[in-house]
Amino acid sequence: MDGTAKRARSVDQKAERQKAILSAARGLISDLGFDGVTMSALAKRAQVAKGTLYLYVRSKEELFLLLFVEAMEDVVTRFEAEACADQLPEQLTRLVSDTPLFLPLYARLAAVIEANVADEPLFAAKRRILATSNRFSNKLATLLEVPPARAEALSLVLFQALLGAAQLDLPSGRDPATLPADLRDSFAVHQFDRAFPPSVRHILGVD
Amino acid sequence: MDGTAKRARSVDQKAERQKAILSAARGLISDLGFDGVTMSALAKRAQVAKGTLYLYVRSKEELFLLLFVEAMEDVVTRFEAEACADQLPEQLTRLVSDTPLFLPLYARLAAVIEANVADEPLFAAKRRILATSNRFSNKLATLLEVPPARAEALSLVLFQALLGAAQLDLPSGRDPATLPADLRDSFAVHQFDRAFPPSVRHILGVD
Amino acid sequence: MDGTAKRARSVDQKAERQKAILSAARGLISDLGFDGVTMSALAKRAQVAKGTLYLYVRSKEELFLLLFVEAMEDVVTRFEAEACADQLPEQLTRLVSDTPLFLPLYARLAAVIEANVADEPLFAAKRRILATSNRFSNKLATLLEVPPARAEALSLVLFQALLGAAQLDLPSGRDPATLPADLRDSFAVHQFDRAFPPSVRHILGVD
Amino acid sequence: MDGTAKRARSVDQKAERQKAILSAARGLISDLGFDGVTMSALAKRAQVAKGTLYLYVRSKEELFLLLFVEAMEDVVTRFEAEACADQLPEQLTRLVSDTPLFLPLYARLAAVIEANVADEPLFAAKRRILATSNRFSNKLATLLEVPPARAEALSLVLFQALLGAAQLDLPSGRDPATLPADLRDSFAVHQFDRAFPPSVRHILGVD
DNA sequence: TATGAATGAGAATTCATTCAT
DNA sequence: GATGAATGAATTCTCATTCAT
Repeated sequence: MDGTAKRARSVDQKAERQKAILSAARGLISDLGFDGVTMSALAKRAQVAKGTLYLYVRSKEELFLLLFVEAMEDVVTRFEAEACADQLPEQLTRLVSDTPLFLPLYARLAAVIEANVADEPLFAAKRRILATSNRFSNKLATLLEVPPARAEALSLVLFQALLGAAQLDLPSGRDPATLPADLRDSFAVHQFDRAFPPSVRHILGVD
Repeated sequence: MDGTAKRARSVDQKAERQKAILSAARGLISDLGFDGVTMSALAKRAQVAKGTLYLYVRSKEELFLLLFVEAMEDVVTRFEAEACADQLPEQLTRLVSDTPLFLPLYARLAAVIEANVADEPLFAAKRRILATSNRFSNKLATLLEVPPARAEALSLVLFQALLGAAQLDLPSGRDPATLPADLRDSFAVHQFDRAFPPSVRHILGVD
Repeated sequence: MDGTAKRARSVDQKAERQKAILSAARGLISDLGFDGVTMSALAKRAQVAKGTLYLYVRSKEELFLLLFVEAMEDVVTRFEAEACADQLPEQLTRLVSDTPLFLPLYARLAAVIEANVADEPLFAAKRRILATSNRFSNKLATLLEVPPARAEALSLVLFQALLGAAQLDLPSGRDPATLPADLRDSFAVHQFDRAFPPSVRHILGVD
Repeated sequence: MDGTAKRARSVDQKAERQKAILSAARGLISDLGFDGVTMSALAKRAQVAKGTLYLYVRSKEELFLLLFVEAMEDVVTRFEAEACADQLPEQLTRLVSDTPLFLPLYARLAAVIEANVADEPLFAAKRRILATSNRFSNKLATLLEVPPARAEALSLVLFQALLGAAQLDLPSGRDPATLPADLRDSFAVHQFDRAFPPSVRHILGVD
C-alpha cells in the first residue's frame, strides 16, 4: 500500500468500496470483538488508507449504525420470507440469533447513537429502521391475522423486549467453572436464547 | 484538601464514608453527566484523596454497579410500599422514571459489567439484584393475586421490556426543533414515559 | 489482625521480628518476583501492620539492601568453609548461583542504593559489605597462596565480573521457542552459569 | 506547539525525525537525569506531539535501548579508529567514560530490557549489539595479535567487567564531605575511572 | 509499640480524526 | 480521490509512606 490505490470514480465503485469497508468491519468484529475495531485496523483490513475510510463513513459510530441497519434489514427480510404462524417465537429467536452481529449491535445501538453520529446519517438510518419496522409489523399482521394497528402495538412491545434481551447477549467473558453455583444461571451463555422465547410467547399470547 | 480527612476506623464510619462517596458520584452525574464522572473529580467532590476512593470502590465501574443496585433497591422498596393493583403500569413507569439514575444506569448496566468489575464485587451485586427481583416478583404476586411462578414469569418479561425501554431514555441531546418532522417522534424526550406503559399494560394483560 | 499484635519489647524480640520480616520478604520475592514485593503484601505476609514495618525497616530499598548483605555474608561464609584451590571457578559459580537471591539482589544493588536509602543504614550496610569482601580476599590469599595485596586486586576484578555477570541472570521471561535462532544464545536461561566460569578462570589464570 | 509539525513522508525524513527525538532524549537526560525523561517532557523538547513520539518509538524503554545501541556503536567505532596496542586499558576507559550516556545506559540495560520492550525492537537491538561486539573483538584481535577465538573470549570477560564497573558509575548523589572517612573511597565519584583500568590491565595481562 | 486509613504525586499511552501532500 | 503522518486530549490507578488513634 505504498502507492495510491485506484480511485473509485463512479457511483457504483463508491458503493462497492463502502461495502468492502463494511465487510472488513464485520470480519474485524468477528475476529477481535468490538474493541478490536480501530480505524487503523479497519483501514489495514480493508486495504485502504485511514484517511480514505472517512470518505466513505463519517465516524466509527456511523459505521456501526450502518452495520446495524443492514443486519436489521436482513432479519426482517428473512422474517418476511420464512416466518409462519405457528412457532413464531422460536423462529424469531433463531432468526435474530443467527443473523451475525444483529444482537450485539442492537445492544449497543443506544450508546452508539448517543455518542457520535452526525445528523444526516443518523436521520437516514432512522428512516431505514422505521421502514423496516413497518415491514415487520405488516408481516406480523398477516401472520397473526390481526389488524395493522394491533400488529404495530405488538411490534413495539416485541422490539422493546428484544432490545432488553439483547443486552443479555453481551458476552461476559467469565469462565462458568469459576462462578458460584447460585449465580451460574445469571451468567449463562446463550442467555438470550433462553430468555427471549418465553417473552415472545407471552407477548404474542402463545402460551 | 490539604489536610487529612478524618479517619474512618469503625465499620460504621466506613459505611458512612462509602455512602458519602456514592452520594458525591450521584451529584457528579447529575451535574456533568456520566462522562463528567472522573475519579479526580469524584475525589474532589467527596473531599477525599484519589487513593482513598479506591479503599471504598475498586474501580469506576464498580461504583456505577453499586449505584445501580441501590437505585434498583429504592425502586422496589417504593414499589412494595406504594403499588396497588389498579394503575400498575402508570405507577411502575412513574416509580422508575422518578428514581434518580435508575434508568440511565440500567441502560448502561451490561456495558458496565462487561467492562471492568472484579469478580467478587460483581457477584455481590448480582446477588443483591437477584434478591431485589424476587422481592418485586413477590409483591407482584400479591397485587395480581397470581401464583408465585406466574408472577416470576411476568417479572422476567417486564424487566426485559424495562431494560429495552431504558435504552430509549438515553438522552440523544438533539434539539427537537431541528429534527425532520417524520422523525420527531423517534427522538422525543421522555420516550420512555411514552413507550413503556403500553408494554406493561400489554404484558400484564391490562388492556 | 484486627487487634494489636503483641509488642516486641526486648532487644531480642525486636531482632526476631526483623528476621521474620526479612524472611517474609524472601518468600514474597520467590513467589511473586521483585515486583510482587509491595509493603502491603509484605505486611500481610509478615503478619504485621503496614506501619509496623517501618519500625523495623526504614524503606523498601533498605530492606533489599539488608537482604543483599545477608546473602553476601552467606556466600562468603560458605566460601570460607568449602572452597579449595582446584575447581575454584566452578565452586564459586555454584556457590553464588545457589545462594538464594544473591544474584538478583546484586544485580539490582546499584539501582537500589541509588534510589532511596538513608545515610545511616547505607553506611552500615557498606561497612558490612567491605568487611565481607575482606574475608573473601583473605580466604582467596590462603587458597591461591598469594600475598594479600594480590588477592585483594584479584577480588576486585572478580567482583566486578560477578556484578556484570549477575545482570545476565535477570530473567528475561521470553519463551525460548519464540526466539530467532541467531539470538537464542543471548537469551538463554542460566546465562550466568555459562558466562561467569570462563571469566573466573581467565581472571585467576586457571586456563 | 500549536501548529502541526512538518510531515516526514520520505524514509529519510523519518529517520531524521527519529534522530531528532533521540537527540532530544539525550538532552533531557543530561539536564534532568533519567527520571526527568517523561514522554510529555520529551514531546515538548522534541517539538512534537506526544502521540507522534509513538510513531517513532514504541515505548520509553525502547527509546533507552536505542540510545544505548547508538552509544555502544559510537564507542566501538571510535575504538576501531583510535585504539593502539599500548595504553589499551587507559584508552578503553577514557573512550567509555567520554561517550555520553554509554555507562549509565549500560548499567541500566538489563533492567530496561526486562521491563517493557516488544520483541521485534528488542531483537533488532540485540542484533546490532552482537554485531558491534564482533567488531570490537575483531579490532582487539588485530591490536593484540591474537587469534580471533582468543580475542572473543577476552572480549567477553572485558564486557562483563565493564558491565560490572558501569554499575559503579551510577551517581549516588552523596556529598563526599558528609561521608564517614572509612567509606569515602566506596562512594567516590569517578569510581569507574578508578576501578575499571586495573581490571582491564589484569584481564589483558598488561601488568 | 502497633495499627491501618488516608494520602496524592505521577506518567504512559491510545486512537479517532484531520489535513498537508 | 487517496494517503498516512501528526495530533493531543484525557484518565486511570498504584503504592510507599505518614500519622492520628
